[in-house]
Amino acid sequence: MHAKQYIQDLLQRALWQEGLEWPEKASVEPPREEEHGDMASNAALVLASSMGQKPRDLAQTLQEHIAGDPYLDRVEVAGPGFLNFFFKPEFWHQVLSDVFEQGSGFGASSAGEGERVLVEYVSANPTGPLHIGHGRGAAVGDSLARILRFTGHKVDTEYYVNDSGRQVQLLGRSILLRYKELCGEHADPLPQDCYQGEYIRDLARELFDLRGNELLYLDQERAEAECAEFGLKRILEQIRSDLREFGAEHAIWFRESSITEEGGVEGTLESLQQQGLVYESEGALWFASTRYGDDKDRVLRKSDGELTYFAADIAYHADKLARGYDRLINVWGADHHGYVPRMQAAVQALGRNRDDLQLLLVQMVNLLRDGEYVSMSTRAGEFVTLAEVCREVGTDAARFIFLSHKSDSHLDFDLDLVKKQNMDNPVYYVQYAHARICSVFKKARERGYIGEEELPSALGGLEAKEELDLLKRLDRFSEMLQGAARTLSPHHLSFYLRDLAGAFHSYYNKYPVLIPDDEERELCRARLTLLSGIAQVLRNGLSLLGVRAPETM
RNA sequence: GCGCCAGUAGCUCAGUAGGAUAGAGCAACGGCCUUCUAAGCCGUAGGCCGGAGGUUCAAAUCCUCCCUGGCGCGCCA
Repeated sequence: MHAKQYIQDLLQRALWQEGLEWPEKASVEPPREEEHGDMASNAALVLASSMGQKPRDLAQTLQEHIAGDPYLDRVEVAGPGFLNFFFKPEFWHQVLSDVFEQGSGFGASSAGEGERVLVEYVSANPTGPLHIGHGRGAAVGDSLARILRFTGHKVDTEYYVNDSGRQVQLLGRSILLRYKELCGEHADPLPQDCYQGEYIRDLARELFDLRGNELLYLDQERAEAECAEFGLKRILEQIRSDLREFGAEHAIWFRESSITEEGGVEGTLESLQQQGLVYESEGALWFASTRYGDDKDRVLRKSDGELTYFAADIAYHADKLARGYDRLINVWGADHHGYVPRMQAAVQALGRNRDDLQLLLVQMVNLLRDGEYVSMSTRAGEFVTLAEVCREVGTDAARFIFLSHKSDSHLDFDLDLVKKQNMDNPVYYVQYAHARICSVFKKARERGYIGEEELPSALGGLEAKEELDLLKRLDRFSEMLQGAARTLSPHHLSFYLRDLAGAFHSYYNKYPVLIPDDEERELCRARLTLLSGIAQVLRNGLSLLGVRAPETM
């Protein structure tokens, strides 16, 4: 059992003996200061004020109930009324048994209670290649999905493909114009609302190689449509392969057209209408989103008869909910934050709680090269693609950087920094820790300190402060993941791994593991056991970030 | 004008169920490789947690106001 749970149970029993309930606001946490023990609780502080008692007196009463626990070295009342718990080393040793029993499942939990969650992420318009900003969304969405799965949620991942509407039409028009250039027609500069990127020329060239100039003989609308279809297909293929390369694979690719073409939007509008949430004004159809806290009502159908993007989005989310998910998580670029209230209003209008849709907003990424910001705009065709960045710095490094920042703060992605192989670039630091351990094991087997296939199992002898500290870190792994899942914050995992790697590197430099002296064989095997446990947790953690754990570097 | 996010060491950032003396990396300075990977380790220095009030045993964390930066506020997608 993990330390925190153990103490919580202990305290709860002590409270019952006093006829008290565990207070909502009480906590059990590893304190910052070493002198405050392995775990500390403020339970007495929280309870005393409402009981008219002195916190320290109550703490002392609880302390007396707990005294004599076999795994505890001692319990102290401290400061204004904290209870500080000190474990015996044997308690920490059992963490390693758990690691070996559970292996790649160590750290997993059932905290999510099987909740069905759909994580939608990236969902970039298929009108151009993924750029670096999408990479951040991909890393966050993918890692979050993995963490949620690991913490007992039932997770699907989805990419919403905006394959209809005006932007696709513009894609077709852009390609067609470039295509006509290739056919020798006079080339005006592309209209401003067209996609200007070089990739449009590539698509036009490819189309020309396939079809010759036969598109010239189609009427404009038909030709644009064929260009759009072709471009969409190619770009989507590219997006899929970029994401696969990046280690983020969506289970479901949901096409907007599957809703718009099957009348899904109409159906959803009707159901809103039946609830009296829809009205006509100025020739347009409106959704009364202000009823659910939005700033103003939103148009569903414009006065020209066209449905808005928002209308399709409501239908899309209705579809998601109808598929049986308990909770929807959308990973969005923060520039869409203005869209959040109306979307949550929609979810409420669909008969669900506001929080059944959570929006994880990922702030923008500024790309830095040679100390200068690189400006980016999809439409103007100025951007650095995700694929280029991955080729330049490697997917492991890119993912780790993205996942080392909380998503609601801006991120300066410094290409020169990420290419460095030192602590500027923490991914190597963590990977290096894993490779080092693997290397020690290789040597240990060569020297016969341990059998070729044998997993170490010795647990005694690990009593140095640093050793116990490492064990405590392993003990916290599972709880940390639950926190990351609860707050939708994969970056907590990155920081945990960096700290764990740091503690290991430090230990490694101070204590020899492969001790030649035969009389120290047991200690050597105990330390190998510890290292093996650390390596397992590094592997488990890195795998949740979608980063490799190499055996050599 | 309104709204969202951010403001913590020189730089990049952690710190979200309010906890005890605010952390890490980089950069700076000084040390550690004939022994397990120096992509590493040890040490020194570095702070009015944007500002001002408030809530309480306790605030970087919660509330109010203000300052600065980014983003967003369409019958666009």
